[in-house]
Amino acid sequence: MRIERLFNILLYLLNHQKVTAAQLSEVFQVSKRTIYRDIDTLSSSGVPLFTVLGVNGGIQLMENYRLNRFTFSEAEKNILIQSLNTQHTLIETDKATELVYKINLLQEGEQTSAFQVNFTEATLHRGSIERDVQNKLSAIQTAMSVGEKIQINYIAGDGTTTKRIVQPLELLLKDGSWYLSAYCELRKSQRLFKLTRIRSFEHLPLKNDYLSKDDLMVETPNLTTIELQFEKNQLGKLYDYFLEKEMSLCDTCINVRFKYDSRKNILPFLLMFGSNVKVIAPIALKNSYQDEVKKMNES
DNA sequence: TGTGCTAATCCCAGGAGACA
DNA sequence: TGTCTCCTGGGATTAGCACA
Repeated sequence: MRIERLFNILLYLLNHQKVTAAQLSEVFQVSKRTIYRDIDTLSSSGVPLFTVLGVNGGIQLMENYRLNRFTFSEAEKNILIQSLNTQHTLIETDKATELVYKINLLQEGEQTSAFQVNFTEATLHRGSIERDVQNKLSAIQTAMSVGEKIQINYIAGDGTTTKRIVQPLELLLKDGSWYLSAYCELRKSQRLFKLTRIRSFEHLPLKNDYLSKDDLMVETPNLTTIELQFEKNQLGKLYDYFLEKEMSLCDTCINVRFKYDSRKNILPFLLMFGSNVKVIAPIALKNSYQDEVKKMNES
């Protein structure tokens, strides 16, 4: 009870320039004598309090203590609000909404900074699918916050369904889709799971076998040099994916040379360009790309 | 300089909870 | 059940400051 009052007196002092002992005794429903004892306790605990005698006197905190420890500058508040708004736009959470509300209350005077970064259709999903994804995001965040594992039914790209127990590590918004980076007990390694392909999941009871990030093996990418040739009219689109130094322009085409993790399937990316791309190297990729195109023609 | 206001301090006492 | 500790409150007094 007393500890709680001490803390509340400190908060009260932080929110008021100067208060009298009588005022504090009225607010906290204790005698002035008790308030003086509390002030003495706070002071001996290192809180820089000082009192002013006489008319207009009272108890107040050192200004530096107020500014350095317990307040944010307007610029810092704006950064916090922008960050929270960003998270709230991408992943709807009640907590983020509540925090934005509270920090807005802290802003002095009229708010001048409108939210300057907007996420309109951040993913490629249809609205109804996006709502389903938001529910999964929220459930996974809950699991991560309490250190729970989850059991998922996952449909791989080739259509095979597997039941897996995973330890969620991180949520990623990548190429217009949400992914869960998690340690998979079935594969005994870290894997990426696309949220739209997680068809069902359930929380598992807490155990003591939760691995820290440091305990997990980070897989090193197996980089291969890939050479592609694009039609010149694809230049604008190419800036979405490649660095200027990776592209070289000739009279009729654009050559692109870049490093890519060979364990990842690049064919869907290449097919996005239709007939406007040719695979130059490596030969294995060139052959698989041609096989894929042949299959599409046959179907 | 006197008055009023407020902080600060001292002394005493009572209530509640822990403990032997 | 008695003792101890902690917390609290009340009253009296002192001291500093502002103001008429």
